[in-house]
Amino acid sequence: MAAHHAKPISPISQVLQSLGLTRNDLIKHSDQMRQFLTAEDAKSLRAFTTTSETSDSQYAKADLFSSSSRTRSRSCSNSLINASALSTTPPPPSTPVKAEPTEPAIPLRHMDSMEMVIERKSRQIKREKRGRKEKERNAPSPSPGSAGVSLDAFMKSRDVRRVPSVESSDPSRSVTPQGTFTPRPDSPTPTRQRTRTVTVQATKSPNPITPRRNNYYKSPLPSSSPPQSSPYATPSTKRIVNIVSSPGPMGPLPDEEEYDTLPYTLPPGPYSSVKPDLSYAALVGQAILSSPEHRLTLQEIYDWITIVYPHFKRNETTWMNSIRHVLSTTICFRKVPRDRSIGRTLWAIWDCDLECFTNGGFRKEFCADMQHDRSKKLLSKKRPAEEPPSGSGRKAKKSKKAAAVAAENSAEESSSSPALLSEDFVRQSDSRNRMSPRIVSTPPPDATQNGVLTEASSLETLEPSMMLQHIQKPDKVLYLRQKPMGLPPMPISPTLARKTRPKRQKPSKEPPPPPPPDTSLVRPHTPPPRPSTPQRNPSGSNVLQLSPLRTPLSHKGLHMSPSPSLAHYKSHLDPPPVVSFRQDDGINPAVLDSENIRTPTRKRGHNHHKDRDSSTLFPPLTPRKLVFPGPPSISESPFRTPGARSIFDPYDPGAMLDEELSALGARMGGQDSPAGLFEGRKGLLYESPSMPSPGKWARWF
DNA sequence: AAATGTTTATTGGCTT
DNA sequence: AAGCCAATAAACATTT
Repeated sequence: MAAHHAKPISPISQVLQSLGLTRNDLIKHSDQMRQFLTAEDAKSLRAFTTTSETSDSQYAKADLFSSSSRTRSRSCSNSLINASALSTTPPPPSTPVKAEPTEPAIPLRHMDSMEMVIERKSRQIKREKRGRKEKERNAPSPSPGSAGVSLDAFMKSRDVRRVPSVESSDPSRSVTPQGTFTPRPDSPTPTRQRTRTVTVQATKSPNPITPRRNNYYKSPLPSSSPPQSSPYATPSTKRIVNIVSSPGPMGPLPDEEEYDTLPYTLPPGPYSSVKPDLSYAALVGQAILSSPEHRLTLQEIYDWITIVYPHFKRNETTWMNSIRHVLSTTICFRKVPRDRSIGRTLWAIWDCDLECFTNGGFRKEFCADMQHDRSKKLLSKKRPAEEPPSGSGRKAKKSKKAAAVAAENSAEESSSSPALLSEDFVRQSDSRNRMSPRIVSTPPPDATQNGVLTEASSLETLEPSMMLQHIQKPDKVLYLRQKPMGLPPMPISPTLARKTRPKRQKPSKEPPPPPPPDTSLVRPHTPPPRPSTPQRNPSGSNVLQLSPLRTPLSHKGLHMSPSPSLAHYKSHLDPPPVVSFRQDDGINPAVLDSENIRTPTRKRGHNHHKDRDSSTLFPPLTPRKLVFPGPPSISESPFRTPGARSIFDPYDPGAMLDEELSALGARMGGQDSPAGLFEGRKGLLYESPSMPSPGKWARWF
C-alpha cells in the first residue's frame, strides 16, 4: 500500500523531462523495446524489464491473490501439472514476464543485490537456452516445458524478490527492524509475480500424490543458489555475496522438467540469510509440511531449507548432518520407505503430530508419541530404577537386534491383546512410541481405509462414527483411524535385523531371529498413503518392513534425548513393543489415543528457542492453521500482518484443512460441521485456558 | 563413492 | 547443581 503512494510518478516525469521526452514517447519506446526483446531473448530479459514501480504497488496484495490462485490451481494442479496446459501454451510472455518488483531493499543490500541480479540473469539466460533446446527436442513432453518454465519463473521471481532490486529504493517500504517481514507491500510479489507463482505452485503442489520423480532426487533446486539473503537480512553482506556466487553444491541446475515435480511449496520470499532461530526439527517440519502430502525426501528437505533459509548452504555438512540426525531421532518424523525404483525414503509428518509444528516451530511435547511417553512417565516413575542395571548408562546398549526383537515381541503381545485398546494400551505402550499410537481402540470393522494422506488426510477419512467415538472423549482425539484387524503377520523389520554394529557395540550374541511377530494383530498405522511399496527386503521377498517408519530408537520412543525416562528404553528391551504395521494399511495414527493426552508437559516454552517462546505464550494452537510451513521466520512472514491472520492463505495447509473439513462436514451433513469438528478439536485438544483466542494464533505466519 | 540413515558422545545453554 | 535439550561431531551401516 505504501507502495502505491510510492509510485513515483514525479520522478519519472522528471526524468522524462530532462530527456526531453513525453510520457507518450516513453510508452512508445518502451513498446518498441519490448517488442525487440520479446522477439528474441525476451524471456530472459523479461524479468528485468519490469519496473519496480509497478510491481510495488502490487506487492501488497499479490500474495493474497497468489495464494488464492494457488489454491485453486492447486486443486487442479494435479492433473494439470504435468499436463500440458502450460507446456502447450507457450508461456505467456506477457504477463508473467516482468519480473519482479524489485524489492525494497534494504539499503545495505545493494551490493549483493546487484550481484545477484547479474548472476540471476546469467542463469536465466542459460536456462532459457536450455529450455528452448529442450523444448525443441522434446516438444511433446508435456510437463516439462511448461512446468519447467513456470517453476523457473518462480524461482526467478523468488530470486528477484529476494534480491532487493538494485533500483529498489523505495522509500516507502518499511522494513522492520529485525527483519521481520511486515506486511511489506513488496514482499509479496506483485501481480505478475503472482502469476508466476501461481503457476509454479500449481505445478508443484500436486495434490495428494505428488508425482515425485526419481530424478527429483537429485535435488533439483539450485540449492544453494538462491542464496540470498533477504533484504532483511541484516547481516553481513559479504556473506550474501558469497552465497550467491557460491559454487555450491549444486551442480547444474535441474532441468525444468524436474521443476514440475517440486514436491514442496516455498514460502513467499524474501528469505533471510540470517540463521533462523528455530531448531532443526522445526526447519525440517516446515519443509515437510510444505509438501502437500507432508512428506519429503531428505534431499528435498535439504533443498527446501537451503532455499528458504539461505543461511544453510548446501555444501556444508554440519547442518545437514544435524538434519539427518534430527530425522532419525525425532519421533515425529516418520520414515516412509518407498520402493527402490521410486526413490529414497520419504520423511513424513503425520497428522497426529501436526501440533508439534505449530507456528513453524517444533515442540515435541505435542508429539502423539511423546504424549504416550509422558503418560507413561507419570504412571511409572519408579521404573527407572530398573533399567540402569543394564549397563552403564548409555553404553549399556544391548544389541539392537535383541532389543528390536524384544520390542517386537512385546509389541506383539501387547498389540495382540485386547487390552491394548484404550487405556491399557496407553499404559502399556507409553513409552513406546510411535507405533503405539497407531493402535487404537477397537477397530471398527473395516472402517479403515487406507487413507490417503494428503492434506486432506488430515481429516482424513474418518468414519463419522469413529470420530464420534473419540470425540466423546473429552480430551483428545482428533480423529482416529483404525485398522482392520487381522493383518498378515508382520515381518520383522529388516532394518532392525540388519543393523548390527559390530564395532562399537559388542555384538551381543544374541539375536536369534526375531520371532515372527505374531501379527495377528492389528497394526494400525498411519501411513501415508503413499504407495508404499514393499520394502526391499534383503531377503528379497517383499515383506514389509517392520516399521520402516521408525528407526530402532524411535521405535522405542526414544529420541536422542537423554531424558531418563527415555533412556530407560534405550537400554531396556522390555517395553517398547514396537508395533509393526504396514505402511499401506492406511491407518492414520493420528492422534490416537485419547487417553493419553495429557497436558503438555511442563512448560515447554522455556527452554530453547524462541519459537518455543511463542508457544509458551500460546499453548497449542488451533489446529486449523497449524501448520504452515512457512516463511522464514516465524515472525516474519511476509504475509502476515502484524496483527494477524487477516490474510487468508489458501495455500496454507491449514486452510486446506479447513476446506477439507468443510467438505467433510458437508458430506457428513448435520451437526458436525467441519467447523464443529475443528472446534471440537480445538476445544478439546488445544484449547487451554490461557490460550488466546484461537484465531489469534491460528497461524504462525 | 556419495548419499542416506543410525547411533553414540559431547558440549553448552537453560530451566528447575 | 542437576536435568533436559538442541546442536554437533563422528563412527558406522546401508543404499544408490
